[in-house]
Amino acid sequence: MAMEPLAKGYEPADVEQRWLDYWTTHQTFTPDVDKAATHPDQNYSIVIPPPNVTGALHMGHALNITLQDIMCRYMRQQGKTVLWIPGTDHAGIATQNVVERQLLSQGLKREDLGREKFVEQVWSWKEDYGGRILNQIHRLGASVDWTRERFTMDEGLSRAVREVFVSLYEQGLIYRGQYIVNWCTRCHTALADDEVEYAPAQSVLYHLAYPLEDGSGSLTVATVRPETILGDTAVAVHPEDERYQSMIGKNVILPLVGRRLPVIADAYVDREFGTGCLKITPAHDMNDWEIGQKYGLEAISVIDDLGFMNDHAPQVYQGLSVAECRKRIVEDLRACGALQAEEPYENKVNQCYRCKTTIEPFVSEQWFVAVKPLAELARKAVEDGRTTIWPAQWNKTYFNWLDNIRDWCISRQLWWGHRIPVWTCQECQEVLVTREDPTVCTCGSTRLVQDEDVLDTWFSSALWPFSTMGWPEKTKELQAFYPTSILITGFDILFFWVARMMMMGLKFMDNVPFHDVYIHALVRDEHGKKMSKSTGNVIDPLAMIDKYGCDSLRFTLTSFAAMGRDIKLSEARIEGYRHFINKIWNAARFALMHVDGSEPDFDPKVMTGLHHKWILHRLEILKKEHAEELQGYRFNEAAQGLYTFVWHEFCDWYLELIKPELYGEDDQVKAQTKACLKHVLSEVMIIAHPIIPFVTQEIWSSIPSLDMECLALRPYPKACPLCEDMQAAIDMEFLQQVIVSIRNIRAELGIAPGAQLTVLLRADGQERDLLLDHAIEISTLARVGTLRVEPDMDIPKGCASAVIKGCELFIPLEGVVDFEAELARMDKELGKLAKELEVVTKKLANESFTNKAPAEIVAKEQAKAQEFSDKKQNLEQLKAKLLAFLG
RNA sequence: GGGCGGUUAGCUCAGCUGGGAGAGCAUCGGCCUUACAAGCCGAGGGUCACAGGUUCGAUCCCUGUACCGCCCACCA
Repeated sequence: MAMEPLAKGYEPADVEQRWLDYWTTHQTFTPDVDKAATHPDQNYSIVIPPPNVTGALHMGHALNITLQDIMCRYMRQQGKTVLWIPGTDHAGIATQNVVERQLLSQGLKREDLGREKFVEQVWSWKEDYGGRILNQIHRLGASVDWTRERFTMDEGLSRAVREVFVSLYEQGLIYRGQYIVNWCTRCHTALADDEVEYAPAQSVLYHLAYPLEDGSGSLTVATVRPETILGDTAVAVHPEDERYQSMIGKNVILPLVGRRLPVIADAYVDREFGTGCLKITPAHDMNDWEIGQKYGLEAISVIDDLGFMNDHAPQVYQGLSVAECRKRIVEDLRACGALQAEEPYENKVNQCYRCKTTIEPFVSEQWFVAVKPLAELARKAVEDGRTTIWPAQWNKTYFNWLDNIRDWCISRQLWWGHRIPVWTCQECQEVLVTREDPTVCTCGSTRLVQDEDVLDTWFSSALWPFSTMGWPEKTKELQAFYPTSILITGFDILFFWVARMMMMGLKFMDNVPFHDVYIHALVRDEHGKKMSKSTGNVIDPLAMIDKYGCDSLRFTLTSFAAMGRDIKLSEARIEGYRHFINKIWNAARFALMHVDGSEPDFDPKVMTGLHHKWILHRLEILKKEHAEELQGYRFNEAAQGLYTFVWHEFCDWYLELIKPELYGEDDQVKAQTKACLKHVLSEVMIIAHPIIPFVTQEIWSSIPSLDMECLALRPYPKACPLCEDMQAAIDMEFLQQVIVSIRNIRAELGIAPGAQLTVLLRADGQERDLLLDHAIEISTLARVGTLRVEPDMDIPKGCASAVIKGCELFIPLEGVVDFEAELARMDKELGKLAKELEVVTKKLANESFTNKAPAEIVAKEQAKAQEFSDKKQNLEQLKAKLLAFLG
């Protein structure tokens, strides 16, 4: 791209679009897989957590994508061949809902279309709108390989799903069974345990008396769901509960129905709760189901799949909704005297995580994965460190979940998804589970009917790390890039997704799906509340990009991405970091006003100026630390380190220090300065690029005579041992102290900003040389008119003064200022010194400290004590002189 | 009920293996100094929640308490 002078302010919109197009047309982020296959240890790979195809980009995605992009871009700089695969998830229920709503607006239901037409309709919806979220991810600058976009219902991925299902079935790890499942009466499907949410609810706890069959009294049970008594098949008490000993083994009569129910004893019953007496309804309660299994109780379903009372309920209740029935039953129980008490009661009600409809436990035929053996693999891999979870605090949660895992219900009564590859012969009832669709049964019949259900969406996403690379084929991609390097995701899908990928990866690839798992924070609003549409506190990442630029958003998210802590985000923060992006822009603009391509190549050996040595030294440290921080996923520290270097070292000091040279007459000095400036600017652009790719690339392409147009492909700067210079750091700090002291006196004493001061510096030896060498810089940065540096001098009467280690500083004040202010300033300084000296002296007086602490620490404290006490003495003398002068 | 995390400046938070409390924003004072007023220079502000313990030394490690948040769980 053509080099033009940089615009006055950074205008992100145009810049971003230009580079996004560039990366796309050049396929910058498409790796050479053939090359990669030859050296797998030089590769780096990530699979994107596939967003729902119905999704719209939110801040969680923005954070997630930004962090992944930082790692991918950084690893490219480290010379790795990087593959980052993008894609979307077909999101069974969510997508079906969207299309059903669309149909509904035309007055149609999916049943009106029939399955085949409906699924066609969903596909067509996906073609039209399914790319939206990927376009949004694209705008974030994600350096994914767009030539490898995947979708969980792609042909290839569907093949993987089929292979896994059949294989697990053949190994007896997938089975079909009657089971009580979480049933959403609205979505009309079973849900996995973790797809159920709990919401607090104001309920009523009803106490109901069940008379004993022998007339010897009654048992009182407590329930919030009186309509389910119609399905009761037992009453349970605690085996050691004295109150009910005599009743165990007897029968009670179910009110309104008249069924005989056995009184059983089981330790599951909590004696403290309610009456200590529990009605057992195996068909409509998870726990009751287990007790029912244990005691061989009948499970009588009285509620149907739509949430209405079915024909197992007494005639009068049939066809009523659960809510209506509850009302009727309560009335009837009250009428017959069985209702003994009602009390308000706060409990939790189970809801569908998609539509918030109350979940009905429902007995039906479902498909399950026996996950115990898989869970063990998944546990072990983290235990022995084949996969590392960052931060480690999630290990416990992960283990705990795997240890208590129950079989995974994978069938869903939906139309959109991977259809279960199971056929039943209508002739001989043979069940066929095959890799290719069967046309004929072993008995010769062709009357084969496929299972109506589809698989849980998470079944296919569990295969994502290898299905996206072409499994079950043995592809070059798998060879080069599996296991992936890291998975970056939010903790909300640790169970849904991460744990299941671990299981499937270990089972089918015989290797972990990723070496590292980085669990990042949740992005909340500025008050710490979850962002949600209904609360109206959502900050739209795309709106922020439009307003402040993508780099501002990315840098903000990165700055707050401290491990294991939620991010409270507000627009003001993004706006704030835009200032930083603009600062970089302007610094570059300044630099490029002088760097014109005529300067010599940078050579650390010929750099002589202290400020050059210093900034090069700081740059070395930045390079090293920045790399370490990214390797350790300490994104916030990486961002902060960059911020401090660019703003407070490069801009505040270095650029100011080189101005006299740049505006000066010495062409040779000027040339070296430009060379160094260009070098530092270039390396900083590279280092910053993974976090803020756009502004850095734009600046990069304006730097004259660089070796590569595309910054994203430029390697990370090599370490420059020659540039490390501790002495320069120490000397520079000294100079900074001198300058700051002068500025401080100016400000505190209210000296006119325009006034050109006279400053006397008393220093000797090294310090004196240093000061003399940099007289111009000091004068410029502190606005000094006359600067004198001498080993000894008569201290003028009536001056402001400061004591720095190695130097005393005097500013004659005659006619300039009131001396009260100066005295106050000195007192403040003396107070500070006294306090610090006291702390150190006390420490050194403590024998156990001097004896036990490491010698190095003690020496440090001694040096401090010396320094403080010297300074204090010095300053006290100066104060005395000033007082004497004032009379 | 179990588990996890948090409590540091007015606000939002850093502080990685224990050794003189930091940043950004906000506040106050002064500056249009030719890269940047989206800026520059300077200043004020903290019993590091509380109580114990370990240590020469604790914001940091251990125990307990309080409050806040999250996750998991079968109290009808």
